[in-house]
Amino acid sequence: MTVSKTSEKSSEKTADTAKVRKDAAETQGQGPGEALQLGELSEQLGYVLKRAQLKVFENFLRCMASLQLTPAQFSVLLLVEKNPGRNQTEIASTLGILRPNFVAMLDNLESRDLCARIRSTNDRRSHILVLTDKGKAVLARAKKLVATKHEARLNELLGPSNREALLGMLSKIANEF
Amino acid sequence: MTVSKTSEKSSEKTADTAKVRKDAAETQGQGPGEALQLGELSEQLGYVLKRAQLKVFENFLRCMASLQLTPAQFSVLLLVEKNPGRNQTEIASTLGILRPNFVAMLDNLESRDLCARIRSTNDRRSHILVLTDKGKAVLARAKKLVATKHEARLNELLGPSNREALLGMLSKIANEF
DNA sequence: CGATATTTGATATGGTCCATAACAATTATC
DNA sequence: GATAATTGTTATGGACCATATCAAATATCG
Repeated sequence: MTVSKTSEKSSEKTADTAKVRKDAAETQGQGPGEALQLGELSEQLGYVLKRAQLKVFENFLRCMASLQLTPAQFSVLLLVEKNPGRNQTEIASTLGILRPNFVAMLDNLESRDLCARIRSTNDRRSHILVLTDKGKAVLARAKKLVATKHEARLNELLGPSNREALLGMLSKIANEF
Repeated sequence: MTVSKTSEKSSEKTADTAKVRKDAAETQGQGPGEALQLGELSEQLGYVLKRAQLKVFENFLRCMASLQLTPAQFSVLLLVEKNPGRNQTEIASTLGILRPNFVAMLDNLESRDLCARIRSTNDRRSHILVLTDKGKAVLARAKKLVATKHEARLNELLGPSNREALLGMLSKIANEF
């Protein structure tokens, strides 16, 4: 228990808690029995943005259940495929992942034989990242799942032109905010 | 300074890692010295959405630095103000916050005298949530900061009509995805 | 050249957020 | 009145994020 107050007359409280409790006492049970009013919350960009992002990630995970790929893992595979011969620092930083946190992620992908670290001959400190054949195959299947099950849902919900407009505005926010 | 490839013959392939390592060895140093190619990543809704969300939250925190309010705390205050006389479970659940995790959050707000828990007389299990006078004052200032510094930035970046369209699409995703 | 600084991958660690199980007090149900 | 359900709470573990630190390798500079 934290603060359990047996209500009584407010002794000396100046203006704050005492008055509030009185108001609330008079107000108890006023609310409608059901749904709450979101009010200005539904106009707050951050709120709606976060909710939408959660829903999208949730849907992504469902679509990828058979491949067991998270959004972050998918993004790593995509980026490594598009940029072979890069090291961990480069891949991680362009994804906004800190190098220490990238290690376990790669351990996971490498243990599943989806990608491989290769000691660079030029700079023997760095590990070059490459997709394995299995990694390429899995990524190809992942792309199809995303396109047919995930992004398709978006087109169905917003229409292609709106989807494009949405992506454009989000990119603008992500880059210029 | 984009993509300069020193291409050469691709040799033979057997199975997996062995081949991969050989390919990579031949491929080392191919990448341009500079920026990576995002590729299909910039078309992935989840990716762009997450990045935009991070930027928006980051900006929100900067705008609210003087009031020390996080987006989640702001949303709680907004919802409690709009729906006085509700208990913790109701407020938490409409915000997508699990009851256990809501406790510490309220402890924080209550310790700062921004809101108060009041034992309900109808149901002595539940705590009615109310804003204190200080809470109302802080929330009022917070709203002004958000409107003038945060959301204004959006209008400046996208224009009012686009901002409205963006909110609409995000709401649709958040609710119907 | 050699001493020093920098970079790369890695480990350790702490913080925050999110999710589940369990509990006491209270209320609802039968 | 016995049992089930609800409310706030605690404890706990996992996922994600951030910082400090380290050894190995490289770069820099006297």
